[in-house]
Amino acid sequence: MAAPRTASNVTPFPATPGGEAVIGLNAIIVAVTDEVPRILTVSRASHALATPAQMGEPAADADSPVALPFGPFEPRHHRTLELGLHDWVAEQTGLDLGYVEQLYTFGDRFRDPREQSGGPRLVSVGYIALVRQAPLSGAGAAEWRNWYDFLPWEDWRGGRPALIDAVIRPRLESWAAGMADGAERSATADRIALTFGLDKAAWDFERTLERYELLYEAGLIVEALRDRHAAAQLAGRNAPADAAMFDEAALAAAAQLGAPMALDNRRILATALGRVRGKLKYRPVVFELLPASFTLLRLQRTVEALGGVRLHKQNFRRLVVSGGLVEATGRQSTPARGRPAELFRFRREVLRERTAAGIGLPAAR
Amino acid sequence: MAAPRTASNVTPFPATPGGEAVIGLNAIIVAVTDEVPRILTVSRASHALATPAQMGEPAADADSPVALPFGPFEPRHHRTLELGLHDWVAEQTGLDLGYVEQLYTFGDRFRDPREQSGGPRLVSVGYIALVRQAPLSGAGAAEWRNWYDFLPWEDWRGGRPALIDAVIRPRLESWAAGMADGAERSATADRIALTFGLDKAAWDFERTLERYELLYEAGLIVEALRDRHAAAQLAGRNAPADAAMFDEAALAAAAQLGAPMALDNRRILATALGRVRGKLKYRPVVFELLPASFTLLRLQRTVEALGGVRLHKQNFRRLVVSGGLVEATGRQSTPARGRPAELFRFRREVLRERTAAGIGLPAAR
DNA sequence: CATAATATACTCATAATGAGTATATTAACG
DNA sequence: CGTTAATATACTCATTATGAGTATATTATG
Repeated sequence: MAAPRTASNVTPFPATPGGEAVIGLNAIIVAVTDEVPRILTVSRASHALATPAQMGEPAADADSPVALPFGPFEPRHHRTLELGLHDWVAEQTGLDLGYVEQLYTFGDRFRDPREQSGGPRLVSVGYIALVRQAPLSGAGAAEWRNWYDFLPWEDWRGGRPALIDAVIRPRLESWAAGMADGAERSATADRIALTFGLDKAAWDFERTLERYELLYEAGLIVEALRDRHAAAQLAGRNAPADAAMFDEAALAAAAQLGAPMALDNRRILATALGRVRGKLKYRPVVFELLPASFTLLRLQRTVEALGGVRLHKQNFRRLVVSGGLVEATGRQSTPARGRPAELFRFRREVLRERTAAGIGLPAAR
Repeated sequence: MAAPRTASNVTPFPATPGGEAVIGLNAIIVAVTDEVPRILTVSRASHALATPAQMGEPAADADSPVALPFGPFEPRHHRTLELGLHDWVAEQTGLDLGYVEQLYTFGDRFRDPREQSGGPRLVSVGYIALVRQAPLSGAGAAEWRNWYDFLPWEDWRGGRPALIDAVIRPRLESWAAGMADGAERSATADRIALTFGLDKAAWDFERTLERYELLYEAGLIVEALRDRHAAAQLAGRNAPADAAMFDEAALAAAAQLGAPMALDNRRILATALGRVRGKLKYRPVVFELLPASFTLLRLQRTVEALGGVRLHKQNFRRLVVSGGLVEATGRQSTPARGRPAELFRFRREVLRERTAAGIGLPAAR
């Protein structure tokens, strides 16, 4: 195991210190088309294709959940993590990523279930990329999916989602009510009200991760049932409790709370949504999603799609025009109906003038 | 290389796919005492101690630069990255970290110079921890250092640092002026003015990383000279240009721009400072640095220390009291001189009421 | 009792924000 | 042709947030 250490022959690093760990990269590739925020997904099958290191895994069956694009990090070929991401995304999807930002590094135990059967810890560095609507090509079987398919409670553009009062609130509250410890019970009730904007509390559009985590902890999410089931199987006990976890009712209810994803990918999506919403406020990142010229309404709809809220049209215009974020091109749109709108373009000089150039999201409710 | 693949004997993960990579953890541990923002540093010697995997490296000499606390990530022992950090920090320093937040993952080629001589890529996940002033214990030879020792241009509490006009501006501008490509030259001049708040531009207290990167690129920082030298040596050319890089004048000038650190640790520090400053605005994180009760002035001085800026006392009081961030305890301070001040405590309920509870920093200049 | 040092209370102008009302311009349709 | 639907654009108004300042209070020290 240990190589002999001499002054001239020093091998300070073991291949994997303190156990096994591998580094991967996840891409959250975002586009907004037809007022729908979309993310790029791959099927588990192409997920495997995308990672030659993992070809050994069983072939994906028809209803295996979708995943975020994933690729290995290859230090020998890639000068930086971001360049590595750029390369295999281009290869797999044909997309040339423009705006890219590191999101978070995920390294929890068992986030890859294969770790339970002796696999290494999978540490994934997630990156958000904002792209203009683009046709897909390349090797992977990638597909654009509505972001809110996976997090349906986050879209308030049509008003407060009925799901919250019909499903989420009662189930979360009965989960909390079932807690033995009184202090924990009331703290959890508080936390529920706070993160889901119940009672007096306001809905904070950026607390996307807290909301997802609460639903996961409460076992209301398909992934939570799946992971518990796997953990129970590992523990070797096939008690009746395990069977109950996969019973019809629980699964049916969980299916109401959005489509499941592979591994912890939905958690990554929740993290990314919060980040994007936060970023909109103080950096002009929306323009990465739009063509060079656009109407103010289209700009607004794009912000709304990501923010999950409707905005006041006149004030939006004031914010963006008087605020110097955009400038008129002199040209007009040719709409299907209604008065044509002026076409605007992003005013890059704003970066030089204002320190926080973005579009704020209000606190709703 | 490739193991035989059968249904029953699948080894989907090579130990290190696509080359060698190891994962480490860096801690940016922050405290504010005597109105000075401090970070915990270790000497290279104890840095080596802190990482058993790297014991083979040469012993640190007297003037080797300080480093951020670093430890290996051990998947076998640690359920999450954060818990891993928590453990070895406690072991090395005796500190029990309370508030911890993931900062960024650093994975650029050659960030560890040993990679140049065949070492693996070192990928470090950085975490920020905010702690109350605390005596040190534990195995490591750790030391609290003034954050601004490493980034002296970031402290504006005594007014605009003279360093900026005396050293930074002229050297950056002559660097830009020397560029061959005209477009690049003017773009760089723009970038300099923007990030350092020259001419019309405002100083943005959060653009700490951009400023550090600009200084590094321009070769005004000790680390930049060091890294270039190493790269030149690797390239095998000992041309006169290399000698010039380590000449007296360049090093002396670079030494004016703050104390150097090991590897890219100063870059990590710059990233962390920007993150902390941004966070102050919308989350009540300052209270992690203070005892349970404090005077408003102490609270203000703590914010100022991290923000690097002086605030208006009366308005600060209004912000924090009327804003419901703190509440009076009824007790009073016993100051050395002057009128005693009321002692306040953090009002936790604010988390329930306001969605963005923090203390804003103004844009200066 | 004056002074230094600090704390606290108000005032005032301006900017930013949220929520409207009013009007303009186009295509479609009877 | 005139009305309607649909959209774009221009203003108004109240409220709140912010930046900068003046005024006053309370303590210890000499």
